[in-house]
This record gives sequence, structure tokens and C-alpha cells, in this order.
Amino acid sequence: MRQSLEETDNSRTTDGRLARGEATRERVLDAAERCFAADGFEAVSIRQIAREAEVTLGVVGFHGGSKEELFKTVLARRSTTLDDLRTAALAELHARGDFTIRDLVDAYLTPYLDIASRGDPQWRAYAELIARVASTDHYVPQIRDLYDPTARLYIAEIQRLRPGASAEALATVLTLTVASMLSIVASRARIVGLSETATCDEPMDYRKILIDFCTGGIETALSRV
Amino acid sequence: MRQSLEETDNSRTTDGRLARGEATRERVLDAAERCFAADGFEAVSIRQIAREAEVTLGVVGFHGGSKEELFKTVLARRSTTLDDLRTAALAELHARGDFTIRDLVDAYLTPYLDIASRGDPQWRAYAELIARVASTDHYVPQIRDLYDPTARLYIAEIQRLRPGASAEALATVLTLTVASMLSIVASRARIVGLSETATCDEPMDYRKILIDFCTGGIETALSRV
DNA sequence: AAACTATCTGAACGTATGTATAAAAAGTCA
DNA sequence: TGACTTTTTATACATACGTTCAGATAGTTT
Repeated sequence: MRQSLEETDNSRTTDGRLARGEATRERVLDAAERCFAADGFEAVSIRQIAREAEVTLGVVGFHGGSKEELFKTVLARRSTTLDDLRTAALAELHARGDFTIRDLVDAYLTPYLDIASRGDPQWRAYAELIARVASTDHYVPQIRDLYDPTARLYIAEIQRLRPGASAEALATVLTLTVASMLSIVASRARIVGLSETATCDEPMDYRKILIDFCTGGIETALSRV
Repeated sequence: MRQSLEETDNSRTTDGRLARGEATRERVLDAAERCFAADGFEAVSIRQIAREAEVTLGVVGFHGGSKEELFKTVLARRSTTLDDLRTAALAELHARGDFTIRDLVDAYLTPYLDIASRGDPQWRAYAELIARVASTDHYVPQIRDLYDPTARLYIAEIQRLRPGASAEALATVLTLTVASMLSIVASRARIVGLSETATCDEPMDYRKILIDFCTGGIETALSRV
């Protein structure tokens, strides 16, 4: 794979446009993101990605490296942005002084619902990709590398509010909360199918009920100490 | 695919042993179940399944049909057993007379946790397969065909206990409950990783906290009518 | 203009895939 | 036994896959 230019930050020309190959590289990564989100790692071929990106086969390898590297790059590319939103929301709570379990749940869930509902289809694709990959053994280690540190921060905050809770109980309720959050993106079709009044909403439209569910779940599960 | 003999019920010899090819067929389906659960549909080859079942390549096609048919057969094979456990648990609640949201959650979740914790590795594999497939768009329709009818029964019971709740809210909390349930099987590794006290338990060991979480979640989410 | 580097093209390589099938083997029944 | 069916073997086929690379092209620097 060609060395990423982002580190040296000389990848941009003076007028701010992306440097020569960088625009192509982004097209490849965007196409891969859409394909992986729609069909999963194994079901997508590099030729599909090339077609989707409107480049030739070799270009995908040139900019993305091996299929595995390409996948990992896609997975990591937007993780810091999402993670930063979560840590910023937590910092805001700290600045405010006191907060509740509900506030913590809100701070953790809302950034994800937000990006999953944004206009930018690439962010939507990324949100779908995360929801899909989260229960796929083979890529769980990388997902955890990217997102566990902040998850631990939130666990620590919950523990401060519920000092009696065991470490395992805290880890469990956070995992259940994440699973509930992801299922809004991954299983919206089922929700619509199970309720007869079929209106296919944005993930963000489920924010209130999701926060209610997770807050009530955490408080109930941790109250029995 | 060879016609299934189970319909005509003359597949068994007089002494109760499985008829000639039936034992082989089960070995193929069991192997496919393990492989699909471990690696997913796309990542598994028919040759892998043949090796795992200790049969030759052609036998897999003979007993299982196409790869797609084989997968659907595996998915459907144990669904009625699991579904029967859920409907039986619901019938028992009805027989008893009155019950709570918690009782309903218990009745729905426990059969799955039970089969996921059973000694029989095939049942465990099936539980893992369901957890994996539930967030994979392409096979969601079949999963829903198999499991939505009973899910609707449970939704109707919750509605009876919480008459003010909207159809969409009811469908949402049930979907979140299912996602939480599946994540116990799919993401146990993450729970263990997030809590430092790393004891890798059975799914059944999370029964209490899972029921607490889902019960509290449903009651909170539906109380704001 | 010339030397140089980054990017892209087009084609090839070896391998693995899902499926089909003819023939052999095993079992059943008259 | 001999006809018949079910099951298994071994092989072949066409296709798709991930990866590689020599060479063409385009942009940059000297």
C-alpha cells in the first residue's frame, strides 16, 4: 500500500485541494465503506469495490493494500471522529458538574445515532458497518481496540454514580447498551415489520425510546446490589 | 437436493435407527451448522463443510442441495424447538393466571440462554449462528419468518399489561430486548474484556442481569405514554 | 528539455469456489 | 440371484477470487 500522506500533512496543494492521488484514495475508501457496509467483508470482492469507485482493479490495491488492510483502514478511518464526539460529550457533563445515568447514556448514544442519521451517506454507511461488524468474531478485536478505551471511561462514570455495582455488572450493562444502540441501525427493518404502522424512520427518531430503555435497564440492573 | 424423508416418516427402520442416508444427512447439517456459526455464510466453503463432516464433496450437495438451501435448512432445523419452548413458557404464564413484564421477559429470554448454555455443542452452535445472522441483512427475512409470529404474541401480552403503549414502542422494546439477548452470546468476550475480573461464564450465568436490564428497560420506555 | 517520481492501466498468475455428473458401491426387494 | 434404488466417489467445468507487475501516463523537479 502506498504510504499514507496524512501523517506528513504535505498532502494538500496550496489551494487546499487534495493532492494528486489523495482524491482517488478517498474514492476507493468510500466505495469500500459502502460495499462492506452493504454486504460484509467476505461477500465483497475487490473488483466490486473498483467498479463502485470507478477505478481499475490495480488502483484499489495501490491505495488500499490487501483486502484485509483496506477493511481495517475503513474501520479505523472514522473511529476517532466518533470517539471524539463521545469524549467531548462526557467532558461537557463534567464541566456542568453533576449528571445522572440518563445523561451518560445520552452522551454515549447520541453521537452514534447522529452520524447514522446524517445526510452524508458515507457516515451512514460507516454506522451500518459498525453495527454489522460488532457481532462478527473475526473483527471484534479491532473494534474493541478502537472503542473500548472510551467505553471504559463511561463505565468508570457509571461506577461513580453506582458505587456498589460489580465490575462485571458494569461491563455487562454497557455491552447491552451498545448492543441496543447498534440494533437500532441494524434491525430498524424488523421494528417496522413488527409494528403494523410501518413508518421507516431515521435512527435519530428512536433516540428517546432508546435512551429510556437503556437508562431504565442500567438503573434496574445495578440497583440490586 | 434429495427429497427429505421426514415428511413421509418412513425414514426410520423398525429398530428406530435412522434410515440409510439420514445419519449422513445429519452429519452434514451438523457440520454446516458449526462452520456457519464460526465463520459466517460467505466465509465457509462447501469443501470445508465436507471435511468437517468427514464426507466427500458430492455428498454435501446430495444431502444439502445448494449452499443457500443448506444454510436455510440449518437455520430452520432447530427453530421450531426453540420457538416451542417460548410458546410453552407463555402458555404456562397464562395457566398461572396473572404475570408481570418481568415474567414475560423471563419466558422469552430463558429458552435461548438455555440452549446456548446446553451441553450439546450443536445447540450452542445454533445459538451462535442466530446471534451472528440476526444483524446480517441478507438473512433477516428468513429469521423473521421463523421467529416473528411468536414475537408478536409476546408483544400482544406486553400491550395487555401496558395498554397505553404505541405499536411502534412495543415493537421497538421487543427488538431491543432481542438484541440484548443475542449480544450475551455474541459479545460475551467483550464483557469479559471490559471487566478486569475476567471469568468467562456461560450465557445462562447472565440470565439475572439480562432480565433485570430488559425488564427495567421495557417498563421505563413504556411508562412515558 | 530531461530526469524523476507518483499514479494508473491492462493483463496475467495461481488458486479456490459452487455445481454438475458419470460411474461405482451399497443396500433393498422380488 | 438379479433387477432396482439409494448413496457415495471421483472428477471435471466454468467462473471468480486476491494479488502481482511490467509498462504506459501524468505530474513535478532540476
